[in-house]
Amino acid sequence: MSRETLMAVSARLFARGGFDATSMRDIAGEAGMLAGSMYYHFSSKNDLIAAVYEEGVAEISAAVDAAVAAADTPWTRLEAACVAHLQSLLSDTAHAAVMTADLRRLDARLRRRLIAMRDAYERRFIDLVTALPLGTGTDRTLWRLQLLGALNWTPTWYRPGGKSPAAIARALVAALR
Amino acid sequence: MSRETLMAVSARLFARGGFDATSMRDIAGEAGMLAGSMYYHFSSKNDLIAAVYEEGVAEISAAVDAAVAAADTPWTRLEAACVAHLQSLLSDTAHAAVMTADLRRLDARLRRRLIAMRDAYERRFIDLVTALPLGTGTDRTLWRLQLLGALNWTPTWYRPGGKSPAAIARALVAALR
DNA sequence: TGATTTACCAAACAAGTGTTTGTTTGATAA
DNA sequence: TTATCAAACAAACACTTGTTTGGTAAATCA
Repeated sequence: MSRETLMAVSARLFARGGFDATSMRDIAGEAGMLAGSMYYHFSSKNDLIAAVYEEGVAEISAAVDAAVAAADTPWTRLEAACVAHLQSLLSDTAHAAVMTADLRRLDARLRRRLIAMRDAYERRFIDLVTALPLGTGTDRTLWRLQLLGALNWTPTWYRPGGKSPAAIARALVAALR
Repeated sequence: MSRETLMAVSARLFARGGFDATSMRDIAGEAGMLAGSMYYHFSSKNDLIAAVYEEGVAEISAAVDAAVAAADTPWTRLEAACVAHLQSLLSDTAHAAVMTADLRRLDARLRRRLIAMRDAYERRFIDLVTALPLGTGTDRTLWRLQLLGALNWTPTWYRPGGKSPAAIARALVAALR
């Protein structure tokens, strides 16, 4: 069982139940080993969390950057970013699904580290929103928080079978246009 | 220490850290008693959670109903509802703040019960959105989920000092108009 | 007055947590 | 064959969790 496989299992369980509620024994059981054996690959649970989260941020960043690069107007760039963002969040094979997990219970050092990663990622959206031709009275910070909030909330109600993640993301952007 | 005071303390701690991360000892300590003593007032932690959540739903329902009754056009009614909704969610004295807590880790029976309460509350927004004159192509279900998602996500970034919860709610509605 | 109820404490319980330790296994290379 | 290494197991560690039990002062009621 490789380190990468362990991280993939962890990402799925973390995304489903949060960090605190997912025990090392849960992960190990799913991966076919005992809890203690994981400490050969990761020096602590916090270490595992950080590794998974970092991989998630890297994944979603790459997906969004590629999508943005392929579009050529401010609105289509934002739309492409949102589609890539939501597809990553709702995929259950992607590590990025952990990014909607609750960070409050993590110890302060780790939490700050993860928040810094997330902020660095979300900075992309500041730029994308800045480039939009919005009404002069618009609070662009709030507008961006509204868009990301609606996107990040979708994992709580999304169920496969209806509109695709891409269609949802496009509709959310369109409604704010 | 009354049952009501205990519920108020619980609501604050549940809203800050979630149900799982808030222990009976945390609550008891804040209330000035020992963990075991709480079992005089509540037969189990799940019982306490259900009581707090129910009170929260009742509170926010009353606040929204009163706000809606005082407005007289579809858009102002929706706006009033969102203002009341967000004020309840962001108040740290209201029990309603627990409504954004994560329900996934609760046992199935309790989770279903809380979800049923929340659904009954949110049904108000189905009616409010139905009454709006939206473009014919608009998916009203998704439109409502977008609005509620943006509202329910605010507790993750809101900090007192900037725009008021009421102003935020009005801006979120305005951006979707 | 005496009996009962209210509201709590003190201490324990079993189960589950992350983590550490010593040991074993199978493969690989000298 | 010998030596080394990666990767795991088995069992314990100290600690936290929700919960239970038995007791006890103060208030209330008969």
